[in-house]
Amino acid sequence: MSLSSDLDAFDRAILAILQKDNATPQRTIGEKVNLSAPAVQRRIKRMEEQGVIRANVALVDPAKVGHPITIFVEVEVESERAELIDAAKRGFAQVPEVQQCYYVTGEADFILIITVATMADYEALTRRLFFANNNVKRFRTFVAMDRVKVGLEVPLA
Amino acid sequence: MSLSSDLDAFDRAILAILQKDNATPQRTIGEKVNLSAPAVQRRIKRMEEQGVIRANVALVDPAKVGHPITIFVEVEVESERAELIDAAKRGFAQVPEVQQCYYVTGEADFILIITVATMADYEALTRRLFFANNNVKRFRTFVAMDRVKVGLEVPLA
DNA sequence: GTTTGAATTGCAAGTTTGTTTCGTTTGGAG
DNA sequence: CTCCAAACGAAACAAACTTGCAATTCAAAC
Repeated sequence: MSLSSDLDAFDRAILAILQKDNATPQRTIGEKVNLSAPAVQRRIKRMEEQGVIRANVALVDPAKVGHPITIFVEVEVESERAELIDAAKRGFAQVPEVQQCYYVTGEADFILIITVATMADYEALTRRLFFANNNVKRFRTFVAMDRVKVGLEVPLA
Repeated sequence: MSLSSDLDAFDRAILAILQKDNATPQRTIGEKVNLSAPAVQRRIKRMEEQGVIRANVALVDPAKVGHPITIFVEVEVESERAELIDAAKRGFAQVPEVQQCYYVTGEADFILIITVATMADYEALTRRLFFANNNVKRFRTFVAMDRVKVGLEVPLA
């Protein structure tokens, strides 16, 4: 499971910084958390090995690269047989336009976040992903008018 | 608007790499896209200034830092007066547990993605954010059973 | 109270990476 | 054809990362 990742106050302080800007020099991090640069570096390495840090990435503004439209989709399936659910998960995850995909409880089964260039592209996607899929009973679309807050930061109180 | 960000094939190739791993050395990027390290560096810097690259961050596994629960909330408001909508946006964005917040069209007005340690924490949050807010008419909760695909990567075909 | 051992630290040396300089190339516009 | 601006690459340089090692801490066992 969470497999021996007991983080102390130093680790959390380091993570808090890296979640906002992972280009911060280790020396600077060290000054802020009262640790030497090597100590910081060893902790970062350990957290990467443990999977606490999943990845180091650049966040790109979708609008600036020709994907101005963000869409939410609630998907309801016909059958919840494990095999079919797994197939659906794999199918959704494969699609690059599907930025996020969650399997959820409640009145829907999946929630997708999709990024596209045009509504025509979205319409084409719905054909491929939903209409052509026998196990999709229904889906509801929400178009984002404002990306009020977007990130994957986890609070570290 | 998108303000003079015409990206060529080099820029896109660089972005594709940085979106997956921004710790990739510039020399390595240069080899992959057939450019020298300084050229890569200049392009990255320019894209950061243009806002194409919004941030450089570490992605943290929520479960490993004590936030194993991810929740979606569809929020419907009473009034869509601009002033009240703006207030709601600011209110939601301020909360650390609200990882993402979108203002959307359709049967809901806001969609939130929330990360918490326990359902009790979520319940406490609902009190603060929804029940204590006169402008919230109704909200629907979806608990994530599986984070099938999580990221903010934008396809760059 | 002392000893032991494991874990973590800081310092300093060594290596890799990022950055700047500068001369050259390229692609139009006059 | 020439000129100019923009972008490039090679090399020198600066900064950051990484590693080895001795010193420190702390808890458990003696």
